Amino acid sequence: MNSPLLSGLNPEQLAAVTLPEQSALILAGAGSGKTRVLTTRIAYLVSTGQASPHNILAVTFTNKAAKEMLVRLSAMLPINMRGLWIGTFHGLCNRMLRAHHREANLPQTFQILDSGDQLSAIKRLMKAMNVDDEKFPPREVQNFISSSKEQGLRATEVEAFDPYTRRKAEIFAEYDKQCQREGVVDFSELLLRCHELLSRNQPLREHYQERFRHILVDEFQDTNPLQYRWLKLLAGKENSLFAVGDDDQSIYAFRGANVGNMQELLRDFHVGSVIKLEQNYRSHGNILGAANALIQHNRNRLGKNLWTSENGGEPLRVYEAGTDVDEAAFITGEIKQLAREGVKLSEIALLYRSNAQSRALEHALVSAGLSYRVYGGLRFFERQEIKHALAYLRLMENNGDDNALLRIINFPARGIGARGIEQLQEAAKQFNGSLFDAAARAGGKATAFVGLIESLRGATRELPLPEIIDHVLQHSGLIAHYESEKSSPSKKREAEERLDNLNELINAATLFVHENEDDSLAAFLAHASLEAGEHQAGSGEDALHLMTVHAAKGLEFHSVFITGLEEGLFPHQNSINSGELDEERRLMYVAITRARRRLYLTFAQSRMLHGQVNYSLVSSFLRELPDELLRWITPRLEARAPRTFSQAKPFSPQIRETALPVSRPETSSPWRIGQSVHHAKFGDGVILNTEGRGADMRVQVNFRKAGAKWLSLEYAKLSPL
DNA sequence: CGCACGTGGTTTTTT
DNA sequence: ACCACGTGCG
Repeated sequence: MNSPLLSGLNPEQLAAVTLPEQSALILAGAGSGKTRVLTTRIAYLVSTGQASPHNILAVTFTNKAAKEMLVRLSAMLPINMRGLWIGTFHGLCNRMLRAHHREANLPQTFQILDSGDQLSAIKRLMKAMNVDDEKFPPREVQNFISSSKEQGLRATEVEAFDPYTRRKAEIFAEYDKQCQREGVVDFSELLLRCHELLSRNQPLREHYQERFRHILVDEFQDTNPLQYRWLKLLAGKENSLFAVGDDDQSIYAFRGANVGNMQELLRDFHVGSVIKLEQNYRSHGNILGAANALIQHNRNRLGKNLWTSENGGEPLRVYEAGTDVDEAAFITGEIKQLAREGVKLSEIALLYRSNAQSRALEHALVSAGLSYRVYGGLRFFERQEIKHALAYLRLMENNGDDNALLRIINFPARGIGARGIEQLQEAAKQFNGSLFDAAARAGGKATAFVGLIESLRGATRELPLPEIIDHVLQHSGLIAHYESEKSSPSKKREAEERLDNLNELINAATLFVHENEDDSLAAFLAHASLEAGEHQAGSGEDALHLMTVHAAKGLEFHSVFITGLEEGLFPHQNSINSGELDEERRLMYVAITRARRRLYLTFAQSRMLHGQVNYSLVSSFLRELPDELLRWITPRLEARAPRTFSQAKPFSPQIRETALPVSRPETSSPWRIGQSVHHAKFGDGVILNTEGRGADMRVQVNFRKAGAKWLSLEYAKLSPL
């Protein structure tokens, strides 16, 4: 076959795209054309007549990825893609559950709880059950419930051998009852419920098995056990599962993803051969060389080595800063230079391990007048005012949604306080009904609130979606509430922003109506729960990208700065403590492979963290990169703050300056905070703290391997580096 | 009922 | 340093 569809594919990509109808695992390295292979495979199946769009199910990790695939597909194929199911696991399960809500024992209007909703539902339940939230932190209970479900376990199936776990299982059971009563499902429930539906209902299962002869899965390394079981169920014995993934980019094990699914797939689906996509089209040889050298320190890899036809390239630039502030200053300087050389700001990314690190960077960028955009952080549909507006809509749609009612029954304030709410809860318990029903019978302010919801529902019954929302915003009192807050000088800005966001909600609804066939309120509410991200205003502007390494997966940039490369930060201390360095290293691997042309690696000797100055050693990951690929940019002496302690020098013991002016007398001793030291038994470390003087002096040292220790200078054999 | 102040807790994140 | 949450007061 010689179609333009297949031209330009390399032999491995071609093999993957044109595989006969059988299950397959495609091991696709970073930048190896993974998305292209997936979309071309679908286009190939359809255009050769092997399958109609109706026979295809494509699963992605994020909504964004699903959207992108759909866009690419419609560019490749002139035919209508209706009938093709593409989406995230959660989106697809939601779709099935809506279609078969009766069989799944759910109300047609069931609502989806996001993590925040879930947490408040758990808190509310625990209060009703009189559970001590000191002994059972709600967050931990939430985790317990979610991760149990993600393993495919119901409350009765959880292994609970100790009283503590047994109690959590009881809460779990009650929580599920509460959700059922209120007609809501949480994220993992979508998957579990859908899995149970398919496994219990044979005709339904066979219907979908006959339909989806081709199942394609992206980011397969990130699937959890329940998702894998769901895929297995749908695939049955006949269908082919085309899984694409990269074990080296598995960075979500911490929330239940199981890389082992890749091995299981090979066994369960009798996959004969794994196709490896190892040619990288993104980065030059030095960047790739560094990535390969790093990841080789990991055990238990499926084995894969990225290569590129473009050898060489410039070396990776390494910068050691005195402080996080210096680090940020260096970065802004380089960005300005890059911009002068014609690199667009939007082609530059600043990556960090944890969100807290963005602050120092942002500060420097603002002073430098560089526009930037922070990804992650608070999402549109998670903003307080949006959640409030949605709660009105949800309650109109489903009176049983106690979560929604509690959020808005007194917002804006209408004189229904904690006391009144308690009474409602008692009444509801009495006759085993919803808070809404209780409020309807209570009389007074509560009943007036019920009247408000009823009248909102009545007035908007025939309206198109954006007008429903507009009406609700106006008549719920939300708009008036924020308008009145504008008169308070301290809240003016905040209120204006919230009003803007509420307006943006109407825009989002308008967009939704244009993009979706099902433009009902119920569909929009599901969309709001399932697609919490993405919706960002002002994306047209040329701006830098700031994000965590996790958020950068799947993206690429001309230039990338990996910042905060310090032991304890990246790799993060928790992963060092728990011995989970491999996942952390994969994270670093993901970070490195985001860069096309230029890569900066920066770290600081001291950093302000949680209001305290921290001193750390350079990240061990930096030491794992081959020397010859790096170019150290030693900071100029005069540019450094007096409290800077070391002269940058790679790898070999660092030379300290003692001649720098110091402000306090005791810091002239070699045992100062921030000083790097060597100990015969514990190895290298940094002084965190000191105590006493002279012969009695004790110092606290943070050792790379052994962690923090107090040592007496009289006995410990410590030498400055 | 609503506001002011105090306390605790801060890896990563999508759905 | 900063934010979210909870308690106690006016």
